[in-house]
Amino acid sequence: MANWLKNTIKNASSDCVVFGFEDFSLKILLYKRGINPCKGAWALPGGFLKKGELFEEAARRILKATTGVTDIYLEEVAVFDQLDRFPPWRVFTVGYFALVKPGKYKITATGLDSTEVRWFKFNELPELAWDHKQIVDTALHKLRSLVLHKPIGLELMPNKFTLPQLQTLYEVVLDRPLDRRNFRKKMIQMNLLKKLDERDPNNKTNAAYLYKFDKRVYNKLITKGFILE
Amino acid sequence: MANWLKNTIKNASSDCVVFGFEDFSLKILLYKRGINPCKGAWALPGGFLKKGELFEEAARRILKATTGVTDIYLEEVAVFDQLDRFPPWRVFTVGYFALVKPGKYKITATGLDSTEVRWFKFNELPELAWDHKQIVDTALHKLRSLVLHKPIGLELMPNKFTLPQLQTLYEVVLDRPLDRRNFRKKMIQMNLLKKLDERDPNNKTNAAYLYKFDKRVYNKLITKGFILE
DNA sequence: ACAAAAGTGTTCAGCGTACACCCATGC
DNA sequence: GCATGGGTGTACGCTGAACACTTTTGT
Repeated sequence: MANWLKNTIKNASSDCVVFGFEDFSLKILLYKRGINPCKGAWALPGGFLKKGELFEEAARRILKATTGVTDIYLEEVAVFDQLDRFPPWRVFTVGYFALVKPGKYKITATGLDSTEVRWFKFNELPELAWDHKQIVDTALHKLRSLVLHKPIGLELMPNKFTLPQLQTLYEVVLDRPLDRRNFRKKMIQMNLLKKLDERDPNNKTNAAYLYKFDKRVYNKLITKGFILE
Repeated sequence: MANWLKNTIKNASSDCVVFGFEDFSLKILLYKRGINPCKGAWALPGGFLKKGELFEEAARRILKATTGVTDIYLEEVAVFDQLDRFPPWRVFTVGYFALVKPGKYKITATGLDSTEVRWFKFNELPELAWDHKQIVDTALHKLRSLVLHKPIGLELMPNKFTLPQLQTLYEVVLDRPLDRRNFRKKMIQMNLLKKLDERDPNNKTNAAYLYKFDKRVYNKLITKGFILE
């Protein structure tokens, strides 16, 4: 412990709510703690800041260690600083939410004292350590309001995807069904998508067309925003 | 200095961007530092956390000291943690933005080592200490996006106000003119306002009617949000 | 009577919303 | 041939946007 503390700021940490989209559901990355405190409990990937490291840098370091992804979408959620959130002593944490693309990452446990790292459906989470449930809830809330005003699929979908897939993402995040035709119309009229000549090879019956995001438009909408309904 | 540190967390602070609306302009509260570091420079009201104090509590303590207001609208803006932001040593700060109502506050310098506290027009700010300009810019950005989705006048306008006054607030925040008739229509059809039988006693020619906010509707719109244009 | 500010109503276009049918494929 | 999922177009209503004239009062 003494050695561990040497290069560490012991009252400041970053925690990441990592969202991924797989098997038609929205998932969150958790790890099982291998050491005390809270050994055996599931927790968000996170950790103390090193000296000379920014909160966001710490978050990226942790994400690289857990997912292997270096260029990742990251946004600050909020500060969490309840006095008793980390009982051994007082620690402020900055919560981030991150979006990662399936296929682009591979989960490891490098850099975390952990016995296991895996995805959970966002609505079937286990009990979480400390105040991590609260961080997840805040991040989910932010994701839901984000999705209505900015495009988000680029960070979560594979490079080529079908419109029904994208719609499912939106339905899962918003937790309600959307009208197929209106969803298509909206996406297409924003010029957000480029239709490819390929079709979904996975699907059996009537294969859906694949699309890519038009990154130019995508980035413009990220800064400018839009209104989905 | 030794005594000052005893009850203080020396690497964590809160800083407040206090917005007020007066003389038809949006203003920000600054104080002139009375001691080093940065003696003589203008800065945002802020300070180190005391032990056992939350970031938001520190912000409220500082606001009470500077404005005398206890129930104040306060929202987290972001964490600012550049390594060199506070040259003597490393300090993270949580930026807040606050909205206060003219007439409800009185400026003091209690609790700040200051020679002067006063309002500046938001677009005529002096040079600011440290990274406070960046905090102001981020807060302004947040205010501008807030105003499009939530009602904000309640915290900034006097209890009774005219529609042209409210419109001016919106125009100043958004930095562009709005159509008088459409603005009225929008505000009225949201049931946000209660028309009074009084007229603006200050105005000379054709006095405008005074309004109050319907707090029930106001609070509902705060949580539910709306879309201004 | 003229200038300054406040109040009011209408028209148009675009978009969000609801909704039904045909097509392709695998079993 | 039937079930499953994908693709497409239309009609209506609301609301955001543009816009001009009248009323009041102080000078």
